[in-house]
Amino acid sequence: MGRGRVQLKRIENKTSQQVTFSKRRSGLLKKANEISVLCDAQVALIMFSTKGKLFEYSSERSMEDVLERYERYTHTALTGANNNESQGNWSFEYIKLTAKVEVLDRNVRNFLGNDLDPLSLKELQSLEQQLDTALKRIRTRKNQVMNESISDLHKRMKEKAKTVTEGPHTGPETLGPNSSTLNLTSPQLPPPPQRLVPSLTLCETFQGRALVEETGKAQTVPSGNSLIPPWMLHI
Amino acid sequence: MGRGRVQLKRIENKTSQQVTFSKRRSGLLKKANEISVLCDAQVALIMFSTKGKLFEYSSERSMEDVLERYERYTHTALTGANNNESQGNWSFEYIKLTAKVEVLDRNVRNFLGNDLDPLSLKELQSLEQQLDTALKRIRTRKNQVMNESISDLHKRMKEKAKTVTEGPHTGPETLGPNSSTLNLTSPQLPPPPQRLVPSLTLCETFQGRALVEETGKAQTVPSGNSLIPPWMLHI
DNA sequence: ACCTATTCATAAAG
DNA sequence: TCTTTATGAATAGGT
Repeated sequence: MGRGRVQLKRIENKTSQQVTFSKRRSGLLKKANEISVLCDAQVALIMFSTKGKLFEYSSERSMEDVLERYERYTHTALTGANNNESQGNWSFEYIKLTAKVEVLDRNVRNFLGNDLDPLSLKELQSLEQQLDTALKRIRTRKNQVMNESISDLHKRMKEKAKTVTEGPHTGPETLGPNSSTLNLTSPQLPPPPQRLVPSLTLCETFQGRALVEETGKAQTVPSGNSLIPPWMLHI
Repeated sequence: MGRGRVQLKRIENKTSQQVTFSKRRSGLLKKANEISVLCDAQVALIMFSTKGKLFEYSSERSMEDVLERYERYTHTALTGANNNESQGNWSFEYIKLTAKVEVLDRNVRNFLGNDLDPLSLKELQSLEQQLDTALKRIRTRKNQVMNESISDLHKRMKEKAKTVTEGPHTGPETLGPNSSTLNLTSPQLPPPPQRLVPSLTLCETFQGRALVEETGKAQTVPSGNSLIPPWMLHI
């Protein structure tokens, strides 16, 4: 790429090596994200520079999830076999748990509409039915919460109006639209988060993220909600 | 690249998604190797396709080295229990897994519309949004499966019609009704199951699948194809 | 960081 | 999957 061919050989010049690393790192992170999004793949990418700085990308949830899945994938049978000596009972329990995690993990992914390919028609229909029911419940609950909140605000406003008749009030107007437009069937949110609810997340950090270190300090960049990492701005 | 721009959006067409995955996978692996060699960087790349196939790359030594370094880097002093395989480590890992299962379990329950009370309004909205998206995907996939099935039936019928034109047929299949009632947007099948799976029995609906590796070296997980081992249901 | 000239990657079609 | 081809992307080398 660029002027002249590139040889697949270590760049000896430290400066140009660093420059190349910087450029290609961005490209790699971008492409990792792209394949993850385009092809609905679970991806983990870890890079250490020569200086020992860490750069990482992971799709969906956290890096830990991907790595754990990787461990499960590669070690599953092994782990079960090699640990039978110390605490046989425990290793058995452990394997059980591991298998359960695998199943639960897959379920969650299916609930998020991913990895649907292996499902049969019947399973898809069942899944659809379940989510449909769940969605109704969730909307019911949501409206309940909203109504509670609104009536609570109403109450406060009345009290406020009494005590502060001549003063400008600051608070309660933000929920006005909601109270008048309770949309039970298809509520729309400003920016579709598309990601797991924090409380639902397995780890403290959630979703595809990029960790970038420039000056030696790591900064996590939330890539899904509101901020887009610089390396993914182009597509 | 290629003809026309690409939208950074999940490719819905299963076939082209797979093709794209295959191509980009190669490209990503190649570039991971290139940056590793050119810039003397330590790189680990892990990719799971939607079908659960694993593709990986790791520079120099082994994947384990990179992952271990990663663990060291991130968990620095947090969890010193990560290094050896003594018994103490085991109980720690077990506890971690247990905690994870609990969280996953809770997620599943929420996805089924249960235990919503502790969730905040914001969390409910996020959950709703996620399920809404998931439902769309599921319906898309369902219709895709149905269409494939139907077109397949069409094909068979034509062939059948040819062969049976001059001779008395022995086993006439009745596939007509289905083909004439192509409902793409909201197909409903005979009896909506209506039975809501209690959170944990979900395992029955979604098959825990065996893990499959690309190179043909296949290793199985305790769970069979469509049945969950009985011992797993009691955790 | 920014700017091109080039090489690369790859979407689409067969 | 593999090949071909037209195009947009990535990027090497300079500034």
